[in-house]
Amino acid sequence: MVIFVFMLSFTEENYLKALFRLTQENSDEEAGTNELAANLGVKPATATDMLKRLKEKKLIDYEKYGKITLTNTGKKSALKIIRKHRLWETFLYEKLDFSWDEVHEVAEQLEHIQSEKLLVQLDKFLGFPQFDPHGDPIPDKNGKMPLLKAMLLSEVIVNKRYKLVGVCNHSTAFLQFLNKTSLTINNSIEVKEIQAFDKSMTVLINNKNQTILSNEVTQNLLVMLIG
Amino acid sequence: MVIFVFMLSFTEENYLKALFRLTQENSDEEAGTNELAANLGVKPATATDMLKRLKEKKLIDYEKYGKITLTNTGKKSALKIIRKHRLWETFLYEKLDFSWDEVHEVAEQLEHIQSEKLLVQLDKFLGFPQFDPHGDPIPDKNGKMPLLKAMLLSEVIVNKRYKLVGVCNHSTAFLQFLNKTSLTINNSIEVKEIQAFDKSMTVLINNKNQTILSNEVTQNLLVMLIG
DNA sequence: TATAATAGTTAGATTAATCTAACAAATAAA
DNA sequence: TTTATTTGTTAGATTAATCTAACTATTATA
Ligand SMILES: [Mn+2]
Ligand SMILES: [Mn+2]
Ligand SMILES: [Mn+2]
Ligand SMILES: [Mn+2]
Repeated sequence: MVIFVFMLSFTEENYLKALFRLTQENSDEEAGTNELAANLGVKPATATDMLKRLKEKKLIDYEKYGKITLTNTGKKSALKIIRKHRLWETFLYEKLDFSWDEVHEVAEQLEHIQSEKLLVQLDKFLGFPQFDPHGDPIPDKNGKMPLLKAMLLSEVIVNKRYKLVGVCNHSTAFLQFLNKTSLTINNSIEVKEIQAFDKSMTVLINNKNQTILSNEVTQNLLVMLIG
Repeated sequence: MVIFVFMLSFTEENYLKALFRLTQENSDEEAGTNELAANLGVKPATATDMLKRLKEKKLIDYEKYGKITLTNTGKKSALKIIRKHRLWETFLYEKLDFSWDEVHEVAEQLEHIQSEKLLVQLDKFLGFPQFDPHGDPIPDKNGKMPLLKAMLLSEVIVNKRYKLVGVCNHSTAFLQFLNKTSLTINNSIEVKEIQAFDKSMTVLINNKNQTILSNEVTQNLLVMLIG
């Protein structure tokens, strides 16, 4: 007879994941009920109910009308789900020829599969990847995130070569635009010119395609110097 | 805006799968409420409720107090779930070094992932397999099952070489026993002697290991002549 | 500080999936 | 053909996850 000491529902996992993201973003490590609800596409009343359950399970610290923080257990659980999500995205991208704008939706489902062995073996099968197809860090089995020392394309200087290592915006529209522009991960980018008035950049991609990128775009691209 | 014409819940899918198995076994293509409930580990009352919903969705034909049959739509849905289940089992076995007694539990979860592209690409990645790690046929995209012309080991004659192509019993205990005996798929089996009184067989496995198998065991092994 | 705006909670209802207990229909046995 | 057994349904309750509408607490602003 197997005893499920700590079995989270699909929904609980999604709340934890959202809370992890929000508490990271807010940097004060706190999140509010309304932003949580908005993030998950539910009404605040619904979120309040769930917060009570997550508190009961000691996954969050939270008092009525107060801010929400994750406990250590909560953080660990969230990181595990993120780990699974990003490993699955990597699998779909590397092994099943998905494009980087297609992987997220399916990974949202796959991240909830419960199997320790699956997680371990998938990681091994993929060669212990450190970053997913969007350049996001994959937490290791202990929840530790690898550090990517990259900068925004919008911050770099002219006439050096960089490679694209990540994106800040994960929307399908943005990713598909990048596909069309040959701006996919690991491709090289050389900044030829920067317009002073709108910060748009003339760039050479992979030594082949020259194009102009708006600041809106360059602010969402993470690059590293080549050399 | 995506319109979900026909979205089945996790639970509905499991009922369909169970109904498919039962209606196949019963060969009169019919199933009863109680056996369905027993099969799914729920109470008959629960099954009755679900039957009403499946009928509403035109997945089954069923009248109060009558027998249950799957409609064509119902059969197609069931076959698709079985296809996914067996492809995932094959993936776990072939790519992630799961043993054949470990794959089923995880495939029970993976079979519910919704993604046409995932299904197509997984099939391609695995090389369009026709049989899963237990020797069970994998329905193709149209729901057609490949035919395996095999016989039971209990029915074969002495001094010919066979290979193991499938098992009739999928229990963990049985599969783990076979592992220990080197009786895994595609291994060769030569019948050296058959005891008349209990039909037990002395067999040589892979030209290496000689052992005795009870009729209980040989009745659950599917083999094909090598030659 | 009084008031308006924002943020969060509670109460009450709904839906899917499950249960138990009681009942009804169909089938088998005497 | 009664009666007993098996099979299946109904009614009423429960739990998780959601909603709307109404309420309360906190924070900002005039
Ligand atoms: Mn993602
Ligand atoms: Mn990602
Ligand atoms: Mn299976
Ligand atoms: Mn199988």
